[in-house]
Amino acid sequence: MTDQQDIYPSMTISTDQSSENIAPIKLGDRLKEIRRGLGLTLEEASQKTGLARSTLSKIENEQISPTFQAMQKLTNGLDINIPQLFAAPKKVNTTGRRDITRNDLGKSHPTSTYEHELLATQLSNKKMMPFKSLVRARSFDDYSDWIRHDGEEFLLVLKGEITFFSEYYEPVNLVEGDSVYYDANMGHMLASVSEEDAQILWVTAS
Amino acid sequence: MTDQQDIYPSMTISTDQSSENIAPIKLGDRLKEIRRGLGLTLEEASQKTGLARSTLSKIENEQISPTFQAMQKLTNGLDINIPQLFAAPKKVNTTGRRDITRNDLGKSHPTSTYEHELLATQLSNKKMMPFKSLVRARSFDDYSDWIRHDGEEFLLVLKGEITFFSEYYEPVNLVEGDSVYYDANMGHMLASVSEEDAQILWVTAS
DNA sequence: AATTTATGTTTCCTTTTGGAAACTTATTTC
DNA sequence: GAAATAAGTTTCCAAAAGGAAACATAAATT
Repeated sequence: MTDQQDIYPSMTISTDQSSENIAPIKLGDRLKEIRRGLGLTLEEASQKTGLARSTLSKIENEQISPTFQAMQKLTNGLDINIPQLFAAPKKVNTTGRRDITRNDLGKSHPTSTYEHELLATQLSNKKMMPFKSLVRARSFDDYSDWIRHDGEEFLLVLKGEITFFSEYYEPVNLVEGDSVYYDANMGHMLASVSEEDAQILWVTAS
Repeated sequence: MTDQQDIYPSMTISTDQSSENIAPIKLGDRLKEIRRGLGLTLEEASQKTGLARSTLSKIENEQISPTFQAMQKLTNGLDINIPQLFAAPKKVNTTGRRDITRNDLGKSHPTSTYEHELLATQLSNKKMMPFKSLVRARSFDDYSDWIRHDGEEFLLVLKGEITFFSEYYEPVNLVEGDSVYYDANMGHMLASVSEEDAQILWVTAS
């Protein structure tokens, strides 16, 4: 680790009640809901989608698991988009979630070049993933190739100095307080150019 | 302002070329892409998902149309969400966007309690909104009421000490390096409790 | 280069889906 | 309330999906 030390006892208050991912997505119910919402009978839905009345019935009653093909007919015919179909029933989250991570007490993932510290580990299904990372001095990334992934990334230098490389642009030096926001599917890479380890904060969203 | 000063000429390179396309979802290609991206072989993916190697191969080569059940195994096993699977054909974004904001050169929005500095002002249609804010000493927010809005928020204390108030939880003191992640539709509020101004970084996403 | 090992594809067969029609249950209409 | 009609379910079978193992191809190893 680097410097600043304000270690408190680990503390993590969190309330996660999104009953999420493991949630077996009641596709049938959801579909019925949508069809009904559109005021359609099975027969009408059948005509719009090209799927047999019986098939629709079976899907709604969870008797069969529709193929991707069938689902495309569904979404096209009823003019709904897929995320909508799979979207959780829109719970209104009455009591909000919160997760505090004390300095240096996140979940650590060291590599030869970095020491990533994942913050806010207690909440799942987050829109953002915050990290605090130490970039080892004079390191030049594992340098296999550009890092490239979905989503967008925001990066702020907390301490030290780094060089930020990215496709299509010239490398740029960033010092304490500087920040970058970029599309993460654009190849990117970091290096600590100074003699000391750099510390950065970064947040990804996809 | 507070302290740290490393002012460079303002610099902002950016290229925005988001072209929302409505394309015919090549599920197979998309899946292969994802699997490869995770560095998995068919065998490994098979173990993770519980689907036979042969089945995966056929799906990737568009020889069969997976059932919803199969797709759930896929998304659970590979830890991807469904919209992601169906996400548009992954245009390879040849020129990605990037926006650098030098220390203290963001767009400033002062209020009686805060001094907000919006970072990454050059990109529109961002998933995240990053801010750096100065919280004035002993200020107690404009205190009209809870702040409450859509989305999620991540906050990290850069300097000083603040108290973070939120509905359903006890107030908590945060010092340099501490961070919170919370649902922003849960009422929340900040105060700088120490004698000096505090500086925080926060990022919102909705 | 030949052998071994790993990765991906195809075949063959069982299980499941999807559709037509028969059937049951609700809703109108007379 | 009975008859007629509409809406939804179940049956039956053809067609398609899913899995085990054989097969083919690519990557390592010797």
